[in-house]
Amino acid sequence: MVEDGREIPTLDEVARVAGVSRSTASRVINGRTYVSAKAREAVAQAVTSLGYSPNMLARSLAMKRTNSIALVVSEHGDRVLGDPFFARVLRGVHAGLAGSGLQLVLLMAQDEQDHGSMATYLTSGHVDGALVVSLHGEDPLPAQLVASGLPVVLCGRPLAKVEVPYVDSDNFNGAGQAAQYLIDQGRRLIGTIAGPRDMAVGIDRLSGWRRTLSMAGRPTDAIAHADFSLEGGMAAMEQLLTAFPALDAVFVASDLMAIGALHVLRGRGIRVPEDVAVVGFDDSGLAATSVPPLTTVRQPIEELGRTMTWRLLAQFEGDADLPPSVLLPTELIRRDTA
Amino acid sequence: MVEDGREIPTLDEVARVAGVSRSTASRVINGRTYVSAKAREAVAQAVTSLGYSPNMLARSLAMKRTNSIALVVSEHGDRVLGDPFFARVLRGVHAGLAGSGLQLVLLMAQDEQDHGSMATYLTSGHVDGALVVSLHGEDPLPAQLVASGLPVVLCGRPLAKVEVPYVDSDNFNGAGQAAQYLIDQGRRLIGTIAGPRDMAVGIDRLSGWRRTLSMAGRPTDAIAHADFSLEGGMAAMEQLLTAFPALDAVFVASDLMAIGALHVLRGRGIRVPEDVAVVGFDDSGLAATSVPPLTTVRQPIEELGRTMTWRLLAQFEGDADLPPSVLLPTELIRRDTA
DNA sequence: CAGATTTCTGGAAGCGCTCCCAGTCGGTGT
DNA sequence: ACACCGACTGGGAGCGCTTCCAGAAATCTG
Repeated sequence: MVEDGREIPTLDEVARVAGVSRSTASRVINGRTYVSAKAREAVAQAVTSLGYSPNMLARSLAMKRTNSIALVVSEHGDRVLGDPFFARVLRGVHAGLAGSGLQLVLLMAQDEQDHGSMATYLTSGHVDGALVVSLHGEDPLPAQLVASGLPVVLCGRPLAKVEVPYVDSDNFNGAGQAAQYLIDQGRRLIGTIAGPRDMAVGIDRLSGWRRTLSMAGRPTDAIAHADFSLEGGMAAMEQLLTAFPALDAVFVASDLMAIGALHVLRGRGIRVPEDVAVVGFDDSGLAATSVPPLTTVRQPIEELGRTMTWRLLAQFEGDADLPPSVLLPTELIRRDTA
Repeated sequence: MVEDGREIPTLDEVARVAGVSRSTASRVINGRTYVSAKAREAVAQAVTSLGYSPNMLARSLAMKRTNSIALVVSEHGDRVLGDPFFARVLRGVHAGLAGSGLQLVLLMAQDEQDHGSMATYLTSGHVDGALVVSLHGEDPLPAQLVASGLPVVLCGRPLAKVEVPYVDSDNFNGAGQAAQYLIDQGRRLIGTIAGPRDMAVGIDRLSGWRRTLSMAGRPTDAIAHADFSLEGGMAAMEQLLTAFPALDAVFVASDLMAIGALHVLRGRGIRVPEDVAVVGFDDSGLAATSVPPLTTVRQPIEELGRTMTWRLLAQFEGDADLPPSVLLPTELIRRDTA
């Protein structure tokens, strides 16, 4: 590193200039009690005249607390940075951190097997806790971190059987809401385009749909799986239409797939919602601007980030009876497709 | 904080278990020379058996180097997180950091006057350097940071007269390219929808356009300013059309504004590109998908992030003759509007 | 006014690491 | 045999801060 410019003042210098001991200087800087007004004044003076600001590193080392938390994305960074979902979570986290005095360290995998170095970084005292966004199903990272004693909160229900607190949208009941709504609208044969079988969101939304239908005595066999992509949604819709010609409603596990379904429906000259009703999930930007505007289940994504942060901070405080995990309520947004 | 689980092992313990001194243990952990094979082996053993990982805080304190840099956004976080420009810069920075062993700390203003606390954080030894994305014109932060001796690289040419290295797209020549292209296409009266007068991008793109036209002996008075918004672009287009009915080409300083202009043109029944040619700037996602697809000047945004990072790292290395700042070349992307 | 508090203060021991320095030990050269 | 040099090692002094502890000064008891 090049010439660093001026020397940066230390607590010792402040103390010397103020004519007090380092202890006393430290006390006034940290606003502690048992300091005379005179000493307080002198130190304050010295601080401003020297332009002193405490070295956080040293402070952290002494206090064993870093005042920063990590937002960990175990996926490769490039894939996730363009994702609006992630941007909204990040925004929520940022909002949740406001006023806490904590800093956010962003940690994204660089290579595919970067997990080792991430784990090392996280467990070696750099941060006080971690928020983990783990889109992938089988991620060993959360378990590792918890095992090392680092406070961790996950984004989304983990598939693995680990004791890690998480925050998630209430996918189960959200899907239920959608199904119930379709039933209430008098729909007779209600199908679903579900997500992958190996992702918690896919599983939960499917079982929510299934529960509500079967409790209403309806058949629950009109299921097609897809991968949350537009093309996947289209293919699944074709499939469903072929297998169940009488289908008059479909709950689609994501807005993007729902839009794919809409394409197929229009392509076949099937009217929405007259002939087939469509309900999506997410209420992403796409839903409001699609044609026709999509009826969908809104999940509160910013809220998710904010809640994760709150949960982690609460854990720092040592709040006794903290819910192990929290589910955020969803809301059915009525637009034109159902 | 709650019970932290197991005690985390220190270098001292490793040394004790390996039966060597702390110095020796440190040597093998840092892969330094002058260590006997036996000692090396013993320490390696101890490390794995104890699950030791060095405390970065302590290391940083001793070495006066933190191995992390900050990406600073002086704008309020909420405004910037949805911005695809920022996401792409971030992605570039992330890519640029790959393999460097440096961590990224994300710093965004929380309140409006959060600058003070950001400056404090940055100058108090938390990071080795800072990448500052300062969309606002008159931002005092860069100057403060540089004054404190922290290596800094800016994103975008600063308006203020400060000696801070920056990386920017070559807005001046990019706008020139667009203007030249329109001239070459045989356009006679070429206008521009320029950005705000108080933003460097606005100024540079305007003067690039102006330079090229005036060197070709063309008039440079068909100018309308707008604020980079869709609505602003629409209003400016109206204005231009009214003031210069003979206008047959327009260079618009951003894709979003260009799309606004397109709306207006279509609304008036003016054919694009037959009657009026339109060239945008950015090549954001919008450009390719607009109807008709927008001819535009591509600026390499990821590259911008990557270059900022490279510039900062080079500064760490103490590279002697580093360019004070670097301009990234732009490229004209021909589509259907010109 | 002696004695018990209650402020206030500085010394010193850490936090976990790096790195300089003085030293030990074998093996060369003459 | 001597000095000498290179590989190796451990002691110890920091890095800049917090915090415990014991002692000094000021204040309060009856």
